[in-house]
Amino acid sequence: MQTPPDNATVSASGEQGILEAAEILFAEKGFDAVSMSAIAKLANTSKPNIYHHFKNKDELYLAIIKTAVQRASSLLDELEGAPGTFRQRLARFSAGQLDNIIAHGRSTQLVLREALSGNSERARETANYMVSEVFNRLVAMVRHGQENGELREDIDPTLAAFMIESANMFYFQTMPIMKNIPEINYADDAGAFTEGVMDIIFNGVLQK
Amino acid sequence: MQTPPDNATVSASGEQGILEAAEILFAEKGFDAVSMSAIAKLANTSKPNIYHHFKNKDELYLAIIKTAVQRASSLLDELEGAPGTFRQRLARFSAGQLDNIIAHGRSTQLVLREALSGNSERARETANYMVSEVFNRLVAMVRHGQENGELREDIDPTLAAFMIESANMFYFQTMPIMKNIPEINYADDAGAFTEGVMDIIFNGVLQK
DNA sequence: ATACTAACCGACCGTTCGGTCAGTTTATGA
DNA sequence: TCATAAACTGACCGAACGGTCGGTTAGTAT
Repeated sequence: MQTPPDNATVSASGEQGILEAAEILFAEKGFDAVSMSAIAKLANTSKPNIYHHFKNKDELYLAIIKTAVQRASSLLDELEGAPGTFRQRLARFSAGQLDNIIAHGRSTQLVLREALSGNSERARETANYMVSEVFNRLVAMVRHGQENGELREDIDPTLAAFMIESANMFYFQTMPIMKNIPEINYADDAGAFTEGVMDIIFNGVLQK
Repeated sequence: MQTPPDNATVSASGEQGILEAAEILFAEKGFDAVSMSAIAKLANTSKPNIYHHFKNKDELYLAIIKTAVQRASSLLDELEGAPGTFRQRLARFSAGQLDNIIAHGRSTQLVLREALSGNSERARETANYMVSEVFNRLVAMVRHGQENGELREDIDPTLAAFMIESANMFYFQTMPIMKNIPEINYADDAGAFTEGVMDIIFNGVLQK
């Protein structure tokens, strides 16, 4: 893998620099396609020094995943406590989560790839935890709206929550593809996307 | 990677056996984590014989992706020509596509991973083509319903199509995770899932 | 200055990687 | 039956892998 380092660079030094470099490379190419030498090079250090800070490649990978999950988790706490009507809160939670995963695109891609990879016991549990946590909070919000009588009684709250999360996650995953489809005009505007999604979720597409 | 072969076995022999084995392993572990020796072992042949049939590892990988995309593409043709009302046809297209990607889970995972990987020029264009094709057909159907006056004029047809495809794709991606969440009772029932999704897409979740 | 430790490195290890070579077996068709 | 080509193989190649070795530097407390 003699691919040129990247457009990205590492600012910090020491252990933090290693973590940064590893996050960049793992997110970009995946676990197996990244060598410890490549990480050392991008971090401006030596391979043995990485092993001074981390037991092995798996542990370095796990450290990055855990950091990403924790950050996402604490940001969800903030979002959930917001005020407003039920509909506003649900829409803002969805929009905030989407902004968050886009802003931290590298770690999101890392966690998502691990959660959805279908194999490797490496860090799947940790990654699954994040996906499930977003999902559970969405379900709770939808269920709450249902109890308040704002939502139809005959819909499955987990299904509505699933549709919101799937829209957000698939939006994030397909952003590079969407930008090549000219008729899509929300590829660069996550706010407009969420607004449209919530409109359809709330009101449906049928003519009244 | 001395992981035991798998529960899967290869039935065919010769070139077809190599393709089968490679598809199994690539889908399970991804390109970089699969060695040519492992493929040879699972295909009950030798490594040089793989190179007799395929120029190199990349070409073998590309051959599998192309086969998968072609099969999916021809199945979409069938689905699109179905009769019925607009709503029936849209629901059946969505359900059929979901059944299809679940039935061919291995190749779907392969194509999806390639399309969403965010790197590697290996086969991304081919994989993107499949994602875009499903999307374009959905957009055309939604737009048709809009022209017939069955759908609201103020919704973006690409957005409705995106939500349907995202629900299907994310359903496929998260099936293993969903089975661990007890409150989800459509994890094993793609038909019920599609029905619920289309209900929400058409009618929304709000109390009338 | 001394002693101790964390941070760091060049050189190297055994193993496996993608890929090749020189040759053998198997099927085909005249 | 015999030539020809396709299918197939064991042994091997240089390169790169994850990881370790012995040793050096830099900071810090006494």
